[in-house]
Amino acid sequence: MNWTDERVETLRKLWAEGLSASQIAAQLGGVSRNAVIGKVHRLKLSSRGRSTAAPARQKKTVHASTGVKTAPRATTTTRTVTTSIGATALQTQFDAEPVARHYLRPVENVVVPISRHLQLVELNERTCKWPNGDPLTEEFHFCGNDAAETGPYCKYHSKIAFQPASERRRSR
DNA sequence: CCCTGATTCGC
DNA sequence: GCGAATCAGG
Repeated sequence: MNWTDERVETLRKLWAEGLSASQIAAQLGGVSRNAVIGKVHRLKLSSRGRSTAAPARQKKTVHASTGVKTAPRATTTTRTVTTSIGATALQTQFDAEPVARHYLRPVENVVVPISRHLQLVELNERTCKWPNGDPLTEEFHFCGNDAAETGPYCKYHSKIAFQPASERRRSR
């Protein structure tokens, strides 16, 4: 994946909104959080409010791998996802499902985040099965937009749901 | 352990 | 310029 103008634009926006590098990487797809951070630095838009401030670091001469490779993990856990709404940062726990991210701020360079408010029984082979709302409440519904050739989700939600294996966190 | 951003440096 | 490896911290 290369940094197209649009991707950089999205990066800038999401970073400005306070999303973490890993979350931005997930949204963009095809890049690691390191790539995002590296890009952020190159764009000189590092600081963003306060997080892990900069206690002027200077150390090391990297490279000294005598360490033993850690075995791949096989744990299914819950992930903490932070979403910023205006100035309020919300923290929500998600199960590590293939679909675990629902951002209230849609990616602007993708189409229609307008759902058709379908109930579960109204779904068929061509409707986007992206869930909206809390399954325990009445507001819960599915996106329902056409998903004929884009899999279980519409084009918009597919972009969010399906990430390249490269970025996919070792969640299982 | 999980995560975060920051930095370095080989490519 | 890019991003993996690494560091430092929560």
